[in-house]
Amino acid sequence: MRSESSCQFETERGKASRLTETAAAAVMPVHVAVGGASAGSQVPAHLTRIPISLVSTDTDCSDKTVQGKVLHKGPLVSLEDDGFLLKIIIQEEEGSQPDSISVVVFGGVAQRLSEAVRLEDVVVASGFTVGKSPTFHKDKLHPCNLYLSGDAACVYVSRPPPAEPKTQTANKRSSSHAEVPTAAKVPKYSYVPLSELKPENVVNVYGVVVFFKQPFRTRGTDLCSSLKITDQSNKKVCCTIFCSKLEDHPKIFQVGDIIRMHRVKTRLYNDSIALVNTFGFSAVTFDGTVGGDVEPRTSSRNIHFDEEDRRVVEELRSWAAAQTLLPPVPRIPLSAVQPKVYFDLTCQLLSKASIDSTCTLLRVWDGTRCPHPLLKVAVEPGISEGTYSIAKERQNLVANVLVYDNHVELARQLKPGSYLRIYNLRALPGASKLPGNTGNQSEEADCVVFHLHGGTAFGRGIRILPENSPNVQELKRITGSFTDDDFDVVLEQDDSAQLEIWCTPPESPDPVPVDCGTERSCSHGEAAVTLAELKRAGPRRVFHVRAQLRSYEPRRLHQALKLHCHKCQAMQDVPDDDAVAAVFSAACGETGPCGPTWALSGQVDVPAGPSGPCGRTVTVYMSDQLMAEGKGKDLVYLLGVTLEETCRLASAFQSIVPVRSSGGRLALLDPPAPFLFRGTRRHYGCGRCSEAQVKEPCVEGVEAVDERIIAEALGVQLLQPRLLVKLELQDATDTLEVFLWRDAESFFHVSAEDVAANQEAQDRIRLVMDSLCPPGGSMAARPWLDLCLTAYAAEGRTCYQICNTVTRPAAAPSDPA
DNA sequence: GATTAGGCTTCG
Repeated sequence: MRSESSCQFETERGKASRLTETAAAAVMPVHVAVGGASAGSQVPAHLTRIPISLVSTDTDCSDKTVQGKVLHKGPLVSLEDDGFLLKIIIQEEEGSQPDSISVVVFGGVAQRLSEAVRLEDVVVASGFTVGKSPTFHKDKLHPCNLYLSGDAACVYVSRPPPAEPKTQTANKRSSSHAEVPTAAKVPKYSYVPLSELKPENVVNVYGVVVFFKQPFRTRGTDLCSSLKITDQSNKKVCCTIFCSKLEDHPKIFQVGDIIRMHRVKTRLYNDSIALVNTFGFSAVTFDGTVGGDVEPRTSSRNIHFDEEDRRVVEELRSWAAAQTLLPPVPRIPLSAVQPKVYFDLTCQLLSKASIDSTCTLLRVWDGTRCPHPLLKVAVEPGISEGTYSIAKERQNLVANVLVYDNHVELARQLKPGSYLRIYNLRALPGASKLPGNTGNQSEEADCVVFHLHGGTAFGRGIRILPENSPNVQELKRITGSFTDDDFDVVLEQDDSAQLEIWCTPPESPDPVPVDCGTERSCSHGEAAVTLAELKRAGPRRVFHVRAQLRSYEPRRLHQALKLHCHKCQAMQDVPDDDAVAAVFSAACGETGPCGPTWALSGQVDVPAGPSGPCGRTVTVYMSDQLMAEGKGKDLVYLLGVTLEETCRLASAFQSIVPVRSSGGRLALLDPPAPFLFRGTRRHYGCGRCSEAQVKEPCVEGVEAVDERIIAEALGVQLLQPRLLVKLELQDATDTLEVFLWRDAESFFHVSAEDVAANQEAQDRIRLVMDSLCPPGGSMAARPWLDLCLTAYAAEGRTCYQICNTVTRPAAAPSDPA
């Protein structure tokens, strides 16, 4: 059965690996035939097939097979014992309910099947066992699962030949499937009238679209299509489709389109039946025009569509045409636009430009002339994609569409030249609200500009129309009547020579003087580049940019303070008080007898605090040498103190090293406790690089006993406080993530040590950030920043940090010094 | 086998 000729892999990769595949097939019980050979033809003759509907835990599985088309393929899961698991769902094409079942495959078969099988393949499984489906109560798929593991497990895979492009008529379908015995019988899909839907069923339905939203991004992982359909039963049903891929969503262009959906689940929501897609979901749509071609719109390569379907579509078309259920289609040309109306515009995209992160400008036309002057939105040539020149008297053919918020993501992907339908576009009169348009108000007062507001209400959105759609054909006919003299479209290139209608964008740095929040202090001769240019530039060390601050992290600015080890370059957060207090508490119990020979011990009273115990006495050690010099209080070692007590005693001594007793000797507290307290400042050691031991510091000839001398004496690698802020920059062309690190202190005019010790210094950082990025303020309110960026490689990618840049007095609070 | 949204205009 496993002949060379049955393994006809058609892809290049397949050809290259044919030998390996064939060799693998000899040991792995997964058999693949591509290009029309049926799975059944490979199966040994002694095996008999049973329908999926008859599979139960009582089934005698020996010498039995189950066959079905792959509706779903899960990920290959690695199991703890080095094995693999793969779950697929197969559907029997001509079966009665329940006709689908989950097949769970283990081991090497799972691994190989995962490589070999694709959606829509037909598989035959043998050597399985039957178990209860743990998810049947939820998915209603089948009460049982099939399990394949061990030597007996075997899967035969066959792949239908690639679908013919474009129309797949019933005739073509049956001929291409003729070799596959199981598919030669016409698959029967039954469609439930919308009035007969009952909750919690998986069904197939037909309907006329009466409302729809183009797929929009959800908060979850998918895009969501929302639609409402109706049929001759006059029942209206809401449908929600979740798919991660845009192409899997129904291709709905307008109200009145006909939709067919397979495998949608009925649910009760707000006392009405609603539909949601479920495993194996597919949708096909048709234009709703009576008498028009019945051309299925789908990205699925393999659909069932026959004369019966054609009849259903035509019946729905005629029925809908006789109803008044469809709202008047608000699709009007530019020539019919009135200010303030919402409408759908079918147009061609000529060029586009990103205005800021929440707004993209689309320049479009539909070949008709708007009766109102069309507002010219200012854009500099460098940021526009696709440009054109146009005779002055024809300028009223080009409409400026400002696309906001959630629609920007899709607008970014649009290519000039493509045909679009923009849904729920609004014509807005006047231009006074547009940023940067400082022109003659009276001249602009009569102007019209188009807004696609944020959100998806009323189906607001954009759809790319296929070239063969009737609306696009019509559009091409109109726009094609213009000669090059009238309208010279130059796509996908930038031509700054054709500048007469372009001017400066509101957020473009160059000609508009705006207050700048920072200045560079470097002597590089670099010219400023846009963020897009920076990203395109090859490896370079230094860039100068002009940008605004879009956002930053951490928002809680005290978290910008880090502890950095010079030796191992490790960086850590400043430990929080709870963690530190816990180490102190644990050390309080370790106060056994110990007496370093170089120190005198004594007792000290802890001053009363707001909450702590009053009048407690703790042991203190002082260096002989320091005492001899009259500097005994400059450095003390405190045994068995809490964090709170240490803080209270910090005003009595210059330096405090908290200690514990360990095996008759003094020892430092473990990280994350600071090893040293000096006034309000705490000093920490690197856990990795320190070899701490409690010793007497050598202070001969030393003027002041500071943290460095103490750290050195104790074998502690001192952690330095540093500031680290991540900023997201933005200009008209792009955004860029940069760090403030090396030069953060000069940028903020503050030292990290001060930030660690006092509130005033922390407030200064807050003030600077608030001036660069005012809370609640719009981008327009934010100052432009002149920045010097240096590029460096980290973790295999290029990172950027702000260097040689300081905030200007306008942005920074005045320096009291 | 989770979650998403659950129509219902607008900051610009």
